[in-house]
Formats: sequence, C-alpha cells, structure tokens
Amino acid sequence: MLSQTSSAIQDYLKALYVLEVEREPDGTAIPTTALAQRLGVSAASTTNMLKKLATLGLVRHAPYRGAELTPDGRTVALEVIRHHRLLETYLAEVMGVPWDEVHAEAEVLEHVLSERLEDRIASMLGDPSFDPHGHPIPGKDGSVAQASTRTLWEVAEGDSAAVERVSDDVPEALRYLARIGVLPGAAITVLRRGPLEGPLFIEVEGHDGSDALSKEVASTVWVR
Amino acid sequence: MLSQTSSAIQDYLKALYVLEVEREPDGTAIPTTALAQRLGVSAASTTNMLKKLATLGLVRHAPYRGAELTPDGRTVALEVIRHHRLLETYLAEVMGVPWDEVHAEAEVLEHVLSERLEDRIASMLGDPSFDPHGHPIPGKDGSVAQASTRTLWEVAEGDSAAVERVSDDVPEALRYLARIGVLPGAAITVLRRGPLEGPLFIEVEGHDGSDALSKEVASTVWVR
DNA sequence: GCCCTGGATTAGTCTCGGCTAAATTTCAAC
DNA sequence: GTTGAAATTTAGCCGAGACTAATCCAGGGC
Repeated sequence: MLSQTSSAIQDYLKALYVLEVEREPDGTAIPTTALAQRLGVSAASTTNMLKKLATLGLVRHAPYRGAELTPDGRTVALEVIRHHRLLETYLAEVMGVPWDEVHAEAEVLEHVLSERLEDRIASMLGDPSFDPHGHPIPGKDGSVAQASTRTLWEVAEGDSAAVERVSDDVPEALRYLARIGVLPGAAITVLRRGPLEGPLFIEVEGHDGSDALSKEVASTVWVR
Repeated sequence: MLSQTSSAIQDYLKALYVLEVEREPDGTAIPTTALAQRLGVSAASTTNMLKKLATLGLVRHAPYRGAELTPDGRTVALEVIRHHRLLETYLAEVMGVPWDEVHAEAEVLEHVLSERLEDRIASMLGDPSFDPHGHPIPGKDGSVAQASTRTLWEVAEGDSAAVERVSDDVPEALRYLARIGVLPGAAITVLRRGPLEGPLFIEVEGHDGSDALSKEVASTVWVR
C-alpha cells in the first residue's frame, strides 16, 4: 500500500489525516485551501493532487467542497505517521538527537523507511505507543490511541491539567516549552490569563515560578 | 556541497567515482555507456546529465570521449559514499540487519542522511574506517584508505591470500560467500582452478573442505 | 587515406509536481 | 433573488530526469 506511493502523495495524505483529526467532531470535508497552506503549496497544485488521489482511490474529492480520506488513504497516512513517530522516538532515545530536532529528521526519513527497518526499530524500542512529544504511534494494524483535543489555551484561570502532548514541528517552541517544564506528563496550573488574546501565566509542578505562554504556543499543548 | 545536489546527481557522481577507481591506473575518462549501464539508464539520459554536471563544475565532459570527476565532483561522491558505508556499518552492527541486506537499505538512506546524523552515527561506531564488506569509509576530510585491486580470480593455483573486501550489491553472492567462509579477514588458498573460465576451488582457513566460486563471483572478492 | 561501425549526442516526448493567471462556483449579504 | 467576494478549479507553463529514434563522430580495417 505505502510502497507504491511517492513521497508527495504521502505528504498530502498525512496532512489530510492531521487536518481531519483536528477538526474532530463535525464530519465536514477538508477545504482545498486548508490543505494547501498546511503543505506550503498553491491551491492549484492541491486541486491537481486531489484529483490524482481520487483516481487512486485514496481520497474522496467533491469539487468546490473539499476532500476526505478513504479507508485506503487513511491506511497509507497512518503508515507514514507510524514511520514518523517511530523514527522520532528512535532518534531521541537511541541516537540522542535533541527532542526539538527529531521532527525535521523524521520528516525526510519517514518516506524511505523500509518495512524491515520499521519493524526492527519498533522492536528495539519495545513497540512504544507514544513518541517523545506525547503523540500516539499508530500500530501496524492501523489502531491509534485517541488523543486529547483540549489545548492548554482552553484551560480556565485557576484550573489545573496534565500535559499530554505538544506539537512537534516548531523547534523554538519546543525548546522554550522544555525550558519552562512543559513536557508530556507535567502538571500545569493556569495562574492567570493575560489581556484578551494575551499571554497565559502558568505554573508547572516541580518548576519554580510562573511563566508566560502566548496563545499561539499554548494552543500547541494538549492537556487532559 | 552535498546538500544542494539531487539524489539523481549524487547517484551519477558516485557511479563515476567507482568506475574511476576500478579502471585505476590508466588516466582515461569514463565512457558514457559504461556509466549508463552501471546506473541502468539510457545513454541519452547519461549524456544529458553529464552536460548538466559539467555546467555545475562537478564533472569534466569531453563530448564523444567520456567524463571525469572534478575535485568538487569527487568531494560530493565521497560524501555520498561515506554516508553509504557508515549506514551499512550502522545497520549491521547496531540494528542487526543481515550483511547481505544492508546495501539496499543504505542505497536509499544515503541521500537523506543529515550531517548531524552522519556525525552521530560515526561517533556511535567509533569512527570506523571500514564497512562490513571491507570497503574503506572515506573520512570527513575526503581521505580514503586505499584498497586492493587484486581479485581472488587473479590468485594463482596453489597460492594463498587474505580476503580484504567483497562487493556489497549482490545479496545472493554475499550469502553464498558468507556460507563458505569468504569474509573480510579470512585466509584463502586456491586449491585448483577449474577448466578455462570455469570455477575456482578454494580452501578457507577454519572452514573444512573446498568450495567452488564462479569467475563472476571470484571477481567480486578482493585480496591482498 | 577512406569508410564503416559502434559509441555518443541531439531531437523530440513523457510523467511528476510544482507554479501563475484566468475562469468558475459557492455562499453570505442585501 | 441578485450580487460580489472568497474559495476553487482550469488552462497553460516550467524544470527534472527519464525514454526512443534519428543523427553524428572517432577510430580501426583496408
């Protein structure tokens, strides 16, 4: 399934999958533009690719009203994401690559990882279920542990929550989060919310003092 | 240097390098056709690429009389080969991939290995100078331990020699060689040569009995 | 020294994935 | 209901790198 897709195709399917998970409950299709900008590509290119993916049976594309993964498309997306997250975990744990850098490495390696190495990595790591940022690693059978969709930004002033996962693709944000103690598993208390759309002051268990998080960054931290 | 080349370019340069080393002493250029068939590509494609490589300053191309690497081209080729051989070593030693399979894996990974991971792998392995098949791993400075160019096929009947390296790209041959004890470091005695161009009967230290090698396979084993 | 043959190059296409500019469709506002 | 802005698609193009067919040149045989 995976092996007969180009890495461009894999990137589109992966992005589509992530967007579908983010929009969560409502069953609406993903707009072309949303996909395009996530991939940093023009809308026209996206339309072309969606047509192609539709003929391959990987996507359902209703012109002018967006696209959705088919079961086959989802399978491919999950295989790529499994590669990505296994690689991130391997790079961090076995090779000692800093956690803010593993994403970039995994981004290119995910497309060329053979089945054999995938299996080897998984067993060396003891078939992990989560990557270093707290994201679930899909199983070979396509099963995915469901992740929280509540972000730190949504936590009310005075409330506490446990960090479940953080977005993996902005190294600067990751470094800042690690420095102030916002790591998967940490307990967070929202001390005070800044002015409208302003910073969020948080306190982390085991980390002294409170720190500010912009809305942008707080929205890339998911809690439970 | 490496980073701004496509993987197609890297493959051409690498092949050119290997062909240049094989033809060893005479300083003649590599014929277009030789390069083409090594890469499994048409001669026309090769001519096009050579013209491109020439404008990039990576190759000297005299129409109708072949091509040669420039110092810059050689640098890129050595970087790719360093990647390839470090990866083979890593896959075999750290990940436990069978030695006849590491070549195929390294072939795709070599093009996407970052500088950071290259360094990490090298230091995890203790900066090895040879890969599992006995080929020298170029240093970061471009230095390469020189390898023997005498093949097992050239050893006279009754003479002995030490296996230095074996070609890495034919899994079946590698499995056979390993089975009969022809591994880098092994001591070989040529017991008898078969009929003209026929098999070579060899004896290996620590391995009882003699075994036959076709000319084709014996020519992919280099001895000292 | 000429010619022929085989290696090499040129000419012309193809597929992939991108792009911009020009249509087109949808949908919200009136 | 009409309309206009925004989203989307279509049309036409580009660059990489591959291919085949046609042409061209270099060098050995005579």
